[in-house]
Amino acid sequence: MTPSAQSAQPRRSDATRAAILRAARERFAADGYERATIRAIAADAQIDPSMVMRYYGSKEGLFAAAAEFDLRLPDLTSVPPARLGEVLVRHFLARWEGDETLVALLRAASTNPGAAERMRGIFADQLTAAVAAFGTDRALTARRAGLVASQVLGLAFTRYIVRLPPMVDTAPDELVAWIAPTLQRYLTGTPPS
Amino acid sequence: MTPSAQSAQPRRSDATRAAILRAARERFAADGYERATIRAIAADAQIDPSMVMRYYGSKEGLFAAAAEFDLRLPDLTSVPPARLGEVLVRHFLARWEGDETLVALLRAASTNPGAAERMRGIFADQLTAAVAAFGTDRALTARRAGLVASQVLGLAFTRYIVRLPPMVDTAPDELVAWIAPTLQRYLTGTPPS
DNA sequence: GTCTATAATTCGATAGAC
DNA sequence: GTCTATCGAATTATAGAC
Repeated sequence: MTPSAQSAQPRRSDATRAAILRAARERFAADGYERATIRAIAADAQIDPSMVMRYYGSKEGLFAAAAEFDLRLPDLTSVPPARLGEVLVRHFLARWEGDETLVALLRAASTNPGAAERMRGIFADQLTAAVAAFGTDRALTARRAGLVASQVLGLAFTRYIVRLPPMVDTAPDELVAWIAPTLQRYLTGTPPS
Repeated sequence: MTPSAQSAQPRRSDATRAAILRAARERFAADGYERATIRAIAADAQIDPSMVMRYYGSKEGLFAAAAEFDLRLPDLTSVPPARLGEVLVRHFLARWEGDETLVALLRAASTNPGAAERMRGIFADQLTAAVAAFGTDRALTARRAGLVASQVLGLAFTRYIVRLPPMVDTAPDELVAWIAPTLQRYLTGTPPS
């Protein structure tokens, strides 16, 4: 039995794979899907471009691996009901700032159908599931989640992609103070007639 | 004097130019900047690709001409103060639905720096100017405009780009009812301490 | 004004030596 | 596992005939 004969082959080339993924996320986040080239990603990771193909099969396969993402939403039932909006904005802001994967996904979703599909899945599944914790009307739950997504993605789009000066310059805490009531109403507000 | 010797040369080739711009807007809106090729645009407009270059110089020049846009914001001082949010959402929704130029700009802004710059200009100039009609604090005015942009662009991004099902399926009137209070607060609400 | 032909790049992907 | 060499396709852009 080899020293590393465990279940899922802990190869020593895992470091290379990780370096590729890190470089890929950076490039996809900075340039979008089309402009991010396998050659450039390989150069950033200081490996040969053909290794990227060997490990991930194709550019789409690489993106799929690099864009794996979990929103890590907290259990909303354990949050004081009046602070739902605040907790959610703060969580999303921290998630956007701390992991460029979401920016890569956001930028790629604009032009790449597969990335858009992945984005739909993340928000339809993870966010809708979190919102479904309170409220039984499925259509209404989906609508609430969609509205929350519209504000959260708009925040990300204006702050990280288009970089509108007022949205870039404003401190996170002040953004939270402005936007929290919006999410609070989308989550718990009375639906319009 | 030729029959059409007026001020700004009303050439008969203007029809061709218009057809090119229309096809360009469609392609840029559907595919984004990189995937929209001059060849495909020319094919849509049923002309030779070289004519596009002759008329607009380069792909960037074509995009710059096709992405010319005016939000046509109404004078907000003549709107009942309590209905500001509603008027604004409704106006934006109609503007998005009726003119694919904004979708083209939105999609291209994700990957093309020039398009992002144009987007910044449109929202920083036109929207900020409209918001400046009430309120004298310039920093606060810019922030209000940025927040409005974040929600409006998020609405467009989720509805027209990512196409989140709940945002696509919901009728415009209901979207207005949900989102109007958000814009109302961003425009007229008391700033957080 | 319109079109053909092609230059000059660049990219994703493959084949195969070592 | 890693790298060299290269294919084949697609792109923007240009030159020049008609």
